[in-house]
Amino acid sequence: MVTQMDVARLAGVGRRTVSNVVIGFPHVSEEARARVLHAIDELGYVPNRAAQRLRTGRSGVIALTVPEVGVGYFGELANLIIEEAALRGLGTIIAQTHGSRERELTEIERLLALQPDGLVASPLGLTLDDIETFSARTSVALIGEHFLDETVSTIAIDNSRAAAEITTHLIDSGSRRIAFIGGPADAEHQPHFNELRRSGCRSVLAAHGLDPVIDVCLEDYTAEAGFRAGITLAERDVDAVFCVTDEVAIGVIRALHDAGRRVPDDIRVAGFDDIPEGRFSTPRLTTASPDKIEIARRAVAATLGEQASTDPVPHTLIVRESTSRPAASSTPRPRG
Amino acid sequence: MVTQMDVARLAGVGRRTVSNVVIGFPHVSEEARARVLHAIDELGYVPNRAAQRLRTGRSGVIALTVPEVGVGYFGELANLIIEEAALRGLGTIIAQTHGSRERELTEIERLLALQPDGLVASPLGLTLDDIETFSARTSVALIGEHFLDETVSTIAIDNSRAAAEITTHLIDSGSRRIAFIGGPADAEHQPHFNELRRSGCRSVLAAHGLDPVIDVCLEDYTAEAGFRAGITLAERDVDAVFCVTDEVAIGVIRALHDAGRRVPDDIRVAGFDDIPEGRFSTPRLTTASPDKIEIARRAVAATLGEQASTDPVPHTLIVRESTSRPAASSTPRPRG
DNA sequence: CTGAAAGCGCTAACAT
DNA sequence: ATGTTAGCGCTTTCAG
Repeated sequence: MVTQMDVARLAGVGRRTVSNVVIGFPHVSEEARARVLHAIDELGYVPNRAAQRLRTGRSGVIALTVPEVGVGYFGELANLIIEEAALRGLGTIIAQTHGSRERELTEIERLLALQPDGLVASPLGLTLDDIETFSARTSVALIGEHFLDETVSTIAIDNSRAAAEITTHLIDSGSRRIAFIGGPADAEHQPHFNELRRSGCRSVLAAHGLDPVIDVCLEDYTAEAGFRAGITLAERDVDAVFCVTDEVAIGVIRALHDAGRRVPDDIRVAGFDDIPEGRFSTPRLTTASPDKIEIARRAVAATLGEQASTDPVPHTLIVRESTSRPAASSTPRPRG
Repeated sequence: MVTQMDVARLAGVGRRTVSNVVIGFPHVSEEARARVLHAIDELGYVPNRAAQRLRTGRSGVIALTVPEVGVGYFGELANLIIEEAALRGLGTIIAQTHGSRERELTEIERLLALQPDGLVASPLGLTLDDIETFSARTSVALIGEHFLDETVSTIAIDNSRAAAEITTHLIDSGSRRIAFIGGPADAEHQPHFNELRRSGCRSVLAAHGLDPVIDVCLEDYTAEAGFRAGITLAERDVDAVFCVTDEVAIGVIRALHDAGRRVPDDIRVAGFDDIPEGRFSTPRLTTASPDKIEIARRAVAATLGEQASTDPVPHTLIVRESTSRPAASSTPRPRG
C-alpha cells in the first residue's frame, strides 16, 4: 500500500504538504501542489479512509433506516436521500426495519455500531424514549411527525391539512358515503401521519355533517392489506375511499376491480404520497404529493447538525383518474 | 470517549485481554471474561470501528450499485442484498447509477473511495474494460450476464431460456402476431439480459415460422418509455407483446388501456422480473420470476471472495391475468 | 493465559 | 509556506 509518506518522498516535500493538497487546504504553493499531484498520480496513491476517520472522528457516511427500500414512498425517499448525501460527498448506509419497533431497534443499533456521522430515520414503531436514547448518541433526523422537543429534528408535511384537502376534493366531486382506510392505530398518545390523516379527513367530513361510512385499521401499509380491506369494502355502500397511502390504495382498487366495482365510476379512490406506481396504474391515482426533494434535503442537513426550517414541508394535491372521469382521449372503448 | 484501556483498568486486566473478549478469541479465563464484560457494561464501552478498521484493513461494509433503488426489479434486489449482508454483520452502502455508463463510473469511484470490503454492481453501461479495472481494485460481484473471464463473478438467470418459455406460453395461448419491446441496444459484442431476452424470444418465434411483428428498442427501462412505445403499438395489428421488463410492461399496458385495447382480451402482455407492482396491477402481470433471494445470497458471497456456484440462478414462469382470461371470481361485472 | 509495546496511515498543533 | 511530531484506538507479535 502506498502511503502519504511515499508521495511526500517522491514529490520532494513534507508529509504535511501532501496532506494539505489532499484535503484542499489553501496555503500550498502552486509548484508544490503540482509536484504532489503528479506524484499521487504516479504512485496511484489513495488516502486511507480508516486512518482519516480515526484521526478526524468523522466517517463520511450517514445511516438511513426505512421500512423497506424498493417499495413505495420510502423507496423513493431513500432514493433522494442517497442522492442528496452523495451531493455532499457522503455515503449512505441503509437498513430496513419493516416498520416494527423490534426491527427498528436492532437495525438502528447495527447501524450505529458502524459509527456513522448521523442518522436519518423514519420510524413507525419507536417510542419517544427510544428516539431520545438514540439522539443522545448521534445527531438524528426524523422523517414524519414525532412531537419531540427541539433535540431532534422532525421533518414532515402538514398531514392533517393535506388529508383535509383530499377529503374536500372527494366531497366536491359529489361523494357523500366516504370510507377511510388507515394503518395500525398509533401508539400511546403519539399521533403519527396515520392518525393525522385520519383526523384531517374526519374533521372535514364532520364540517359537512358527515361521518366515515367505514373506518378501517389495517395491520400494515402494504397493497396486500389494502387488497383484503377492499374485498370487504366492495360489498358496502360507499362512493369514495380515502386510503392512508398510495400503496394501500393500489391494493384496494385491485380488490374493487375484482369485485366488479368500477373506479372511479362506481367508487372514487384517493391515496397519499404520490408514489411512482400511481402514475401508471389503472386508473391513475389521485393523491397528496409531499415535496420529497425538500424532505431529503432537510433530512440530510439536519443529520449533519445544520439548522434548518421547522415549517411543514410543502405538498400538492394531485387529481388523477381515480377520483374523476377519465379525459376523452383516455376513455376505454366500450365493451362488447 | 471510553477506550479499551479504560476497560482494562477497571477490570484489572491487560488491554490484550479486553481485545480478546471483544473479538471473541477463545483463550480467556472465565473469570477475566466476566470482569471485562462487566467493565464494558459499566463504562458503556463501544469499540471504535475506525481504529479496528485501520488495524485490520477490513471495513465491515460492502458497496452496492443499482440503477435506482426504490424502483422495480433492482429496488427489490437491493432489498435482499442489504438483508443478506446484514445477516453476515455487514453494512451496505448504496449508490444509484441511473443506468448510464458515466454515472456508473463516477458512483463506483465514489463508493470505492469509501474503501468497502467488496462491491456488488449491476452495471448497464460499463464496458468489459471498466469492469476489469474495478475488479483489480476490489472483489467484485456482477449481477447480470457479462461474459468476463473467471476474475469476476457473474450472477444471472438463464435469460434466454426464460424468454423462450414466455414466448412459448404466448404462442400456446394462441398468439401469432407477437411484438417484442426491448431496451437500448447492447454495447459492442457484449450481450446483456436485453439481447438475451430478445434472442430467446426470436428463436422460439423462428421455430414456429414466425417473426416479431414489431421489435422496439426503448431508450431506457422505465414505465414511461414503455408507455410511449405502447401508444404506437396500440395502432398495430398485434395480439401479444413480450416486454423486456415488468416496468416497461406496466407502461405498455397503461397505453393500450388508454387507447381502448383490452389486456388480455385484445392483446396479451408479458413482462419479466416479477416486480411487486405486477402482483397488484390491473391486469396482474405474467412474468418470469428470477430467484432473487438466491441472487442476493450469491452476490454477497462472491463479494466476500467465497467461491459460489456459477450455474444460472433458477427462475419460474408465472402466468397471471395479463396473458390469460381472468378467473371467474375475478371477472369484472359487465358494463352498463 | 496475559502483559508490554509496536505500529496501522493520517491530521493538526507546533515550530520554523 | 512547509517540515516535525504526537497521538487517534485498536490488534497482534513477542515475551513471560
